Amino acid sequence: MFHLTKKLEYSLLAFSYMAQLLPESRWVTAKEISDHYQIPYEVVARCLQHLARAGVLHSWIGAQGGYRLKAGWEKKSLLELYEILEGPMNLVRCLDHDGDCSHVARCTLPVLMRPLNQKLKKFFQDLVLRDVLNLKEVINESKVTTPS
Amino acid sequence: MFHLTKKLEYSLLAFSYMAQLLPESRWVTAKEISDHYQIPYEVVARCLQHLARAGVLHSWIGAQGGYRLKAGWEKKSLLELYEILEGPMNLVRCLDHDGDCSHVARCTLPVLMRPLNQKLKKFFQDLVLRDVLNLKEVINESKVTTPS
DNA sequence: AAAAATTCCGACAAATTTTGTCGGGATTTG
DNA sequence: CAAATCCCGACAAAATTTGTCGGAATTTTT
Ligand code: FES
Ligand code: FES
Repeated sequence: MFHLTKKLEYSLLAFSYMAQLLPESRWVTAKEISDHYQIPYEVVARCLQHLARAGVLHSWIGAQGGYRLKAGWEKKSLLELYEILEGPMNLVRCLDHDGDCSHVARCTLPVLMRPLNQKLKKFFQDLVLRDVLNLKEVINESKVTTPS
Repeated sequence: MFHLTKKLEYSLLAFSYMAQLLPESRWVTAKEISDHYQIPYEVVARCLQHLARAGVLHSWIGAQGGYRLKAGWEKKSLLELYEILEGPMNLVRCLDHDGDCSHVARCTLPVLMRPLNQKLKKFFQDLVLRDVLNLKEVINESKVTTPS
């Protein structure tokens, strides 16, 4: 129940990797990350795609393309990453949009869990990448240009 | 990744149920709880057994036997319940005793996650049943006696 | 003493979720 | 045009969670 999913693990590694070579400010491919950490290409690739679509990364299609961190990335919280990669964070499904919780009989959990769920989300909202990745200061990434 | 497991859900319901009829101070059977919430008997029964073994509940074998809350139960934290039912709470497996994490290649997650994991545990340690179940005050359960 | 009610326990089966793979399409570079 | 790369969804495999079963032990009731 509390293990990070691979999506989150791989994404964090990707952020860590890109943050380390930040001054370089170049486009990093999914392949490069997958090779470096020996993790499955397709999986990490999809994570990066989602993160790009959600606006946390820049992406550039084509040869010499890849991904790079987008300004403000270091202030993104684990809650945001989680919801990008996994959907809404909820302790019980009935708090979800589609409350498909089965044992509705006399279940008091939704009402009991709502405040708790709020606290949990707050907890992860306060954990931002800068702190999680333990970065001293974030070098300002240069303006995004075309690869060549 | 953040959905409560059924074990936790059923256990919380069981606590909730037993707390509600606290002044009665009688032995509650697994069957009674399973019937009341329409949840699978064997599953909730096993949870109660674990909780009893861990010292959160009293149990009494035999006809008219069952379970009852043990003094101090309301101060038990979600962390304690989690670890009784599911084992150690860890964001990544390598923080576990048997660090069987596969992608050890250059994975920086264990070192990054250790402080975070501590915070998470603290978070759940501070959530005790009294608060989670939203109890005003806990009626002192009477001394445990034999069923008859 | 036998029967009934109940906790206790582990092995297994089924269901669900997570993780990984594949086949292709679109865009850019050279 | 070919190569590199992002993009996307459908599917397969693996892992985990959830539920079921068959019993054994203990106590109460008849
Ligand atoms: S947890 Fe959703 S109805 Fe019980
Ligand atoms: S998370 Fe354990 S080695 Fe990467």
